[in-house]
Amino acid sequence: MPHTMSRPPVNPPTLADVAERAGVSRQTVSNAVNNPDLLREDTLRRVQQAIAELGYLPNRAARNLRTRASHLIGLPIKAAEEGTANAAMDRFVHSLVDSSREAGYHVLLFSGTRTGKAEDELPAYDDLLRSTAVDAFVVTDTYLGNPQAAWLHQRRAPFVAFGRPWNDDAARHPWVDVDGAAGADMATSHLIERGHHRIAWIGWRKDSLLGEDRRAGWSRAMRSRDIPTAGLASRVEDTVASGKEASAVLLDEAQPSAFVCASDTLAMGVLHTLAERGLRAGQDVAVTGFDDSQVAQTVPPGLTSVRLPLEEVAIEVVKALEGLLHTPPVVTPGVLLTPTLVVRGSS
Amino acid sequence: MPHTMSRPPVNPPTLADVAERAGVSRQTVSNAVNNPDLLREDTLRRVQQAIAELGYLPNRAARNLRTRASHLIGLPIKAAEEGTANAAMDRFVHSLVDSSREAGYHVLLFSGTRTGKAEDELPAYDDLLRSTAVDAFVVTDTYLGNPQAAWLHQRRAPFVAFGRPWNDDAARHPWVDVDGAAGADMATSHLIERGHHRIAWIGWRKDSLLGEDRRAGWSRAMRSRDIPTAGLASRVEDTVASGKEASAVLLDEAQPSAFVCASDTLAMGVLHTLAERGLRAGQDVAVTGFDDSQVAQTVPPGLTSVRLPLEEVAIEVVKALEGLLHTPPVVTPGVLLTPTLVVRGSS
DNA sequence: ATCCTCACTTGGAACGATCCAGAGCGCACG
DNA sequence: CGTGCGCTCTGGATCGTTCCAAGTGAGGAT
Repeated sequence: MPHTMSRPPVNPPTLADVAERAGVSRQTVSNAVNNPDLLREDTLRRVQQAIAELGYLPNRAARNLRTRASHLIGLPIKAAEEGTANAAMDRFVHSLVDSSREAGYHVLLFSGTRTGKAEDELPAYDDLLRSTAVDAFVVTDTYLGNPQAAWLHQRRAPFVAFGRPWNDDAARHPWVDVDGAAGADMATSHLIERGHHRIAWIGWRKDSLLGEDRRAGWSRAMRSRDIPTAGLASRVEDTVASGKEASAVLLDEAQPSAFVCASDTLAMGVLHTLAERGLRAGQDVAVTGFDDSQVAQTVPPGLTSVRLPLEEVAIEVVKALEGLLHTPPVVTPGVLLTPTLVVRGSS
Repeated sequence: MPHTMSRPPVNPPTLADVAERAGVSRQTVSNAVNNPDLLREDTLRRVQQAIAELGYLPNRAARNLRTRASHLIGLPIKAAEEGTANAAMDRFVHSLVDSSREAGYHVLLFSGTRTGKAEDELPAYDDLLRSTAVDAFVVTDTYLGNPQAAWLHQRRAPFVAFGRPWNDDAARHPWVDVDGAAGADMATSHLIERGHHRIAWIGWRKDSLLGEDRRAGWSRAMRSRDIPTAGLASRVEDTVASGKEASAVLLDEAQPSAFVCASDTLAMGVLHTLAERGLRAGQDVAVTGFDDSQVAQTVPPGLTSVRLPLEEVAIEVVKALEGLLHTPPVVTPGVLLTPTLVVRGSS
């Protein structure tokens, strides 16, 4: 009497299965997969057919064990802060996954503890390294004082940074970054071309080197046209509330007709101030942001913003990783990419 | 003559190293790590000390090979659509990484081809399964017609869905979802309490079951108070432009004093219309969104939005995964969570 | 004293791939 | 005709862990 029975899960075919079917040795199948040039043409075809017929795919764990590699790239993720407009990570992660796949790697996400403090992440890096769970890391915050870069270097762990080793001349690791000064310059020049003269800057506190870089772009654009900048700059925390306050103060004290902001978050703060005062963004006062977040894309009337070429960043990061993981390792120099300006209704 | 030489990379300690140091066999060390109860107390201490001294951590690849598991959970990521406000994925991913870590798993990201079509992802799933690169999947789009769920089921691949198997009664996989109707009901009831009567709905096209679920919450809240809904509903694409158009038409033809939207993206469209007509969100017309995206959090004057409990979703998803990967597998029933309403200036 | 049980520990085999050294063979060369 | 070389292909060892079956010794039951 037949009855429904659950099929036992069949183990996937192994190298040995393929070898038997093709009438060759295990090693030959292995070569067919990894070094096809070593095989005679007809043997290769025979093996490939056996592989196709059985639907063979090498077992990752076995390969990893033998080759002492995991073909995984570790990417730490920080909690996206609530109330900010920083959606850049999302786009970058996706690009990185795509680029990695083309290079034969997958991306493994991890986080330290829930605290979010940088030091707390080190044990997580350490565990992944020691258990050979990942081959390399991609790190994203490389300001000085961030222990990760130095720690990884000392550990001789392969890693590529998205972000310059700002003030660490001793850093010898590959990095990829976006020219923030160029971005701010583009935004500022764009506003000047639109006839603005009194253009204010709202950026981050002075200890943010990334912020100072962007700020340099604003002052460069102004100075190259002999436009005074005195009293037009403000440096605050990266929150909407700070942007709101700073812009209110600037409007009262310096009467700017336009704002260039170091982030979309700050730019949103400016929009808050404008809304409160009944000023129309883009018509009464121009505003530009940074990062081209979803916020910039959707807020009325559209926020002009500097867009980071995250797809290219990911490609360069993976290139650098491939160099590091190559034998012998090839340490690529830093790469600096140029952002673009997306003009919308706010300017 | 001494000269700087690069230290050869030292191999991490293995079980055998620990065993030798502790004066026990490999198996005993393995037990100390995986089944401490089996050891006598003093032996356990001795082994643990040796482990600590050497900084031993089990080699992932070897363990994976032997146990036929990878301790990785595969998460497909779709490209975040440009121009929408959907940042939910980001929060969910982070929560999932945290929950997974606590359960001893890591999250592996992958994507199909760059096309973004659902069918194109199947080979990616297949490869990961066949190469035993992941133990299970978390999938996020389970509407009917999406081939993933059925395919995974047929493949006997363990997976948990974030999202109900809407119209597939045959589905027998674990899922976790958020009660969209309850969310829309909360938003609508909130508006009614604020004195609104003519409350419009802007949702997705009728073939979106997720959208119809949320819509049901709106109409339920209205009907339970005998408020007429005729002419107050609109169903469009999930884009800012569609939300803008739909709200303009509704304002002209039905004079609503408030809008309940199926997404923050649509709500942003409403804000566009209000801005164009010189109406103030929250004062002249109320608006609520869905998802509590960064856009909702930052746009002036703040968009009231239904917030999905993604942290809890992640926890439940991991619980269900643990059940599936348990031996014997425990198939948990579906879990439906309730969202919360975050009230901001727009209502 | 012998046997049995129980708690604990052990060595060998296995997971499935790649590394390595060498075998077989055909061919050109001296 | 012997030798050596290059091209293919092979079998055994190995990566580091866990599974499995069996070994050891103390203590109680017979």
